[in-house]
Amino acid sequence: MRWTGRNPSNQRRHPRASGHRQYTIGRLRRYRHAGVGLVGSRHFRLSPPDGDLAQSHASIAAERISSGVVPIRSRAFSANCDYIFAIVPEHQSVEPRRVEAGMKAAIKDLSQHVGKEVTLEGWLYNRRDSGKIAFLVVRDGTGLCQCVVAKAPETEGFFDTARRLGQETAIRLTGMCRANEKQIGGHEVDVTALEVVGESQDYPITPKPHGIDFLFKNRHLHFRSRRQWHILRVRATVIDEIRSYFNRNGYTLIDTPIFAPAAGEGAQTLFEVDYFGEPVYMAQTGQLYVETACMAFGKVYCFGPTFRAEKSKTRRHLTEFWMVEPEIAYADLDTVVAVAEDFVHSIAQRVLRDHKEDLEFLGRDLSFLESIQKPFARITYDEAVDILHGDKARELLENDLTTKTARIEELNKAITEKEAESTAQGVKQWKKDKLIAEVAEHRDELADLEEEVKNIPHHMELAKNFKWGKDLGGSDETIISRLHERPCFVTHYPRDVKAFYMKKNETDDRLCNNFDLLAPQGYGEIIGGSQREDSYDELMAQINRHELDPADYAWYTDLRKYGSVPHGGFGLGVERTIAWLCGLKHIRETIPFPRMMGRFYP
RNA sequence: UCCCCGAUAGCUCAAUCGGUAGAGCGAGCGGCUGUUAACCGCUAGGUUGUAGGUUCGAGUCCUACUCGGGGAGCCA
Repeated sequence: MRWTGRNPSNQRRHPRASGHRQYTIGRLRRYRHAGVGLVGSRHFRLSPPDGDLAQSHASIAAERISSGVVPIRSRAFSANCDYIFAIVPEHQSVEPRRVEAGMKAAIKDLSQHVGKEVTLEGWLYNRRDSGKIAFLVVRDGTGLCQCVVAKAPETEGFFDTARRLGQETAIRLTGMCRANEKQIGGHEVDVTALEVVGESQDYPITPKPHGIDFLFKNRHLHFRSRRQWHILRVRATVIDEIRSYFNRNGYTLIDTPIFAPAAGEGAQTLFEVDYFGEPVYMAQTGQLYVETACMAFGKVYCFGPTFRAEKSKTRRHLTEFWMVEPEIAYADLDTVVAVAEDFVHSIAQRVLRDHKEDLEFLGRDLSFLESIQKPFARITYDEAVDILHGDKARELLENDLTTKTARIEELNKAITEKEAESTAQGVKQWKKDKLIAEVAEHRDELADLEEEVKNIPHHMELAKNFKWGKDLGGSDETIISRLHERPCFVTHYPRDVKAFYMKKNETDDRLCNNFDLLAPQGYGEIIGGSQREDSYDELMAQINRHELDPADYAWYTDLRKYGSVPHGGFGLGVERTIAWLCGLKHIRETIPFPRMMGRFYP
């Protein structure tokens, strides 16, 4: 049986008859016809097929290849430049040492295993190899660890496999754990046994830059990446703190329906669903329902996804997002504001306590988060209007214009210089890559800045011409929040721009007892809340004024007939809160599978 | 609903005035025993979003559409 190499020169490098070694056939889907395969790292073609044995081997190879059984373990021997190639059934092949000796360890716990043998189960995050040493960066869901496979007698069974593993291959490995400050996670494992649990080829998300469209089309894989992993860990903690805050403070969880018969506040932004021939709506809020429950349990909260059909394509919007809504009986506006303040403070403290490393990875300034202390700022709507009309708002925007324009010039200069440098002769490739990456970053920043600078005059106009009685717009909120170091409550908005259920102010009936909480640094509104109208007559008047059908709200107005009490609550947007705490530019990174206008895959 | 920007190799992007579509990464092959988005050499990879138009000639100009990004309004 005679096998010839694809390239004659390769033949000479093939092992001699004196020794034999194990090879793995890989990349088989590209070689689905008989007699062609990849042995070790070389292509081989049967030429010509001679003898029954060869035929049989070739057909076994073809069958294995076409049935996609990978990897096929095989042995090759050489004799006088003829290659005798034998397919060894997989169960008879020389297996690497079984991975079972070491103690199973999570990467985050490796500090407890220094000097001991451990077994890691995870996925290959990245690989670098030299001729006789391979570095496998392994990800196990708890952290990253570089594992070293050196070419040595004890690694002979899997060294070649190790240095060819595709990104995200599922692997189980055993080795000695060492402390190594230089490495990611502070540890390193010298591999003595390695097992491929699940193959991975052509993983789409490489360790190079990708566009957001591509990444979110691959969202199901995307959150294996470090940045997303860090963010979603913070999300899990934020959600845990939300639940435990209310649970430890005497609130009862009440789940509210997602199919709702009528609008909470207005029908224009709801998703309509065909419910056995009747139109129902995806819940925009659970508030009206938790109001009923707070009359039964005193302090309650609901927590779940909520849906808005707003046709907004901005970095602050999702069509499906999570909101927590506490509701408290025997509470006025001040009480509710105090709860919101304590609640947000406790979320921030918890994240700061448990996620320093995640926040540092995300580049979040910890001192900023440490400064989120009580009391938060409190202003009224009237004061907000004065701020918008005042010198401070104007100066803020003028300063923005100056500093941002300066930064744009700086970036343009840097881009020109770096482009020139990267195309100059004699520049090393890695240096070029670095420069090109920096230029791309500058361009992103530049595009953002140009958009912002373009909008500044418009925002100045909006602020200057802001009329009492309007709701605060996005840019107005940004101005107010940026003029405060801490989160800022804005209370007592004009009733006419707010929802029908908000409590009329006792001393000025143009106002209602409501509040928004604006996160600093321009992150905008993360909470909206209010004291609720508890007077039956007043509520009915509001329902009529908003041209709502009283029949739809009969169950809700009943509350004001049977033992009505002052009460109130608020809704906190989970994703906006996470974006703020993590310092993210876009809300879509804060949820595992974002739903946005025009995007619902995967 | 309105305004601005974009769509070129699997990915990120080039392509001068309208004149033969390129690079890096990824993939495949070879080399390299301490790499850190490793590196070095070679190979393959294209209906330039779709449809039409102008032109001797269109990635480039024009029209419409589709999809994506950002913003306004609206909102958490």
